[in-house]
Amino acid sequence: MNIIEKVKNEISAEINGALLRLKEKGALSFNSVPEFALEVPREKSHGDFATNIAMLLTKEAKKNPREIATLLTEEMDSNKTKIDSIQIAGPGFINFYLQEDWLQEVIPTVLEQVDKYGRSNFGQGRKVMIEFVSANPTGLLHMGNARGAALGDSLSKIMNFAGFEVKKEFYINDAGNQIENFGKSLEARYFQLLGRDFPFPEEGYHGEDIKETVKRIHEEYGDSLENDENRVQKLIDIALAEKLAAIREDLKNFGVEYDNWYSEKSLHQSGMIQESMEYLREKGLIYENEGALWLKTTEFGEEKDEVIQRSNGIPTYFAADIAYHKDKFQRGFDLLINIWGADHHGHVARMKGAMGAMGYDPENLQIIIMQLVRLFRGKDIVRMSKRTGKYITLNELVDEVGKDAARYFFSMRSPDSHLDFDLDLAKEESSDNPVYYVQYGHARICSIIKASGKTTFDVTPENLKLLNTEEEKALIRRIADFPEEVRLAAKNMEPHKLTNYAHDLASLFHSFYNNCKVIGSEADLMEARLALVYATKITLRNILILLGVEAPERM
RNA sequence: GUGCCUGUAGCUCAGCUGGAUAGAGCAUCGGACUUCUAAUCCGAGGGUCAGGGGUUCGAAUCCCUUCAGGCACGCCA
Repeated sequence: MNIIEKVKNEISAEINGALLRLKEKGALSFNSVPEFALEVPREKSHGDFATNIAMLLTKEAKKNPREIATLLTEEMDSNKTKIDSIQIAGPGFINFYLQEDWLQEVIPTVLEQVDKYGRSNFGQGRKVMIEFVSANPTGLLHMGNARGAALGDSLSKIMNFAGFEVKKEFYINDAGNQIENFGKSLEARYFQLLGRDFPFPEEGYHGEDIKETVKRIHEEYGDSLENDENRVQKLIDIALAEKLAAIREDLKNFGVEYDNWYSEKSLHQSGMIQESMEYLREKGLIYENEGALWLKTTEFGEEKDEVIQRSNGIPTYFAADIAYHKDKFQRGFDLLINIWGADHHGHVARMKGAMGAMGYDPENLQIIIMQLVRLFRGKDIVRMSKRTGKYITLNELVDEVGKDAARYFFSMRSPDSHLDFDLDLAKEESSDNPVYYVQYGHARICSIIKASGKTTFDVTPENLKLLNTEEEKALIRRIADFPEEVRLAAKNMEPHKLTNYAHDLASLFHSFYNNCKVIGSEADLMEARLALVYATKITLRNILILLGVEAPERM
C-alpha cells in the first residue's frame, strides 16, 4: 500500500468510527455513513486532506454542516492518525493538516522499490485483453492507427503496472469483402504492369504502395500468374504477407509489439462463426429475410436489425466479430478492451448487445472510442485522402518527428478529444515541446547524479528532515502521488492522465533545480537532496516507460 | 432526420464518478545564466466554462433545450 492510501485509510477509518460513536451517543442521527470524499484540496491552505462528510449528512441529521463538522472533529481521536490539526472551513469542509513528517517514508520507499515504484495490485490479476489498431492489412498505418497504437500500448503497460494481467492482440482482417476488393485491385495492377488495358475496380485500393507491391511480385514471379487460375488468391496471399510484415515492423519501430496476431480467416475456417450463429438462432434471435440472415439487434435497443449473413451465404464482419469476441472470453479473459476509431462507434452498442445475447456480461467488453486525428504543419492542415491513397503513414511520422514525440503527443490527449497533431511542434527541440520538457528533467537529474560521483543513495530520517523548502516538499508530495496516478489511469483507462502527471512532476523538479543546489551544499543536506533527486529520476523513468518514451541520460 | 463525441484564456487542451478563488502549455509582457545542462526558472496580464432553463446547501461537472463543429447511420469493415 502506498503512503497516501495508508494515511487516507487511517483518517477515513477514524471518521467512520467517530460518526458511529456519535450515533450511539444519540448526538447525531443517520442511517449509515454515506460514501464521502476524502481528497487532496486544490488549495494548499485547505490542508493536506479534506472531506465533505458534514455536508452530506445535513439532510439525514437535520443539522447544519458546520455543526455536524464540529461534533465530528471533537469526537475524532487524532492520536490514531497523523493529523496535526483540523479546521472547519467554508460551507462545512473539514480540513486535515498532517504532521510535518508525514511524507518521510516516501523517499526511502521509492529508493527501495526502484522500477517497481508505482506498481499496485489494483487489478488483482484480472485477465485483460486489449485489442487495438487491427488495421486492414491492405495498406499502411495512418494517423488514426498511430493514435490507437500509442493509446493501446500505453494502456496495456499501465494496467499491467496496476496489477492486471494484460495481453495485446491485433485482429487481422484477412477475410471478407475488402480482401476481395484488394485481390481485384492487385489483379488489375498486375495486368496493367503487363501492359494490358485492364479496368481498375470501382471500390479498389488506389494507394501507390500496392503498385509497388505488385511490382515486387512481378519481379519474383514474372508473368507466371497471368494464366494461373488461382491468380487472385495467390496475389492476395503474397501481398497480405508483405503488408503484415510491414505493419508489424512499423509498429515495432513505434515501440509496439503484440502478444498475439489473430486471423479473421481462421474464424471462418474453423466453423466458429457458424457455431455462434447457431447459438443465436436457438435463442430465437435470428430470422431470414430476402435470402439473408438477420440478427434481432432491435432486441437490445438498436434502431434496426442487422444482417449477419449475406444472401450469398457469406457471414458479415459483424458475425465474425461476435465469434471473435466469444472466443476471447472463452480463452479466459475477464475483461476485453477494444480501441476503435470514432467512425466505428455505431458498432459499439450492437456488439455489447450481442455479447449479452451470447451469455456474457456486456460490461466486460469495454470499447474506447477515439476521435479522429487532424495533421497540421504549423497552421496548415495536412489533408488526407483515402480515395487517392495519399496520407502520411506511421512510418513517415516516426521518421519525421521521432518515436518519443509521436507517442507522447498521442498519449497527451483524452481519446474523446479530436486531436490536432502539429508536426512542426512535435519535432521542435524547444520548450514548446512537452516531451522534451519531461525528458530534459530526467537528463538533468542524471547529470547531477553523475557529478556527485555516487552510485548508491541512502538517507537517514535526520537528513530527510533537512528537506523543508517549499520546492522540496512539493516535489516529495507529488512523487508520493505516483501509485495513485497509475491506479486512476488504469481504472479510467486514460493514459493521458499520466502525461499530465509527468509534466507536472517535471515542472516541480525544474523549480526545485532552480532553487535548491544539490552538489556543493552541506554534506547531510546534499545527501538528502541527492536521494530526493534520485527518487524523482526513478519516478520520471517509470512514467516514461509506461508511455513508451525513452528516458535519456543526457540531452 | 436519429445516435455518439466535442464546445473551457488569443491558440492547443486538462479539470467532467457535483465541492472552496476554474488550471497547464504555447503566445504576449517584465525579470533570472562567473551556477549540478537557460531544452530551465520567477512574475504579470488574459475567462459569459457556447447560449438558455432546471436539480442541489453547492454545477464547467448531473438533467432538459437551443446553437456550432466532427463522426456514424450499407446484404462495407
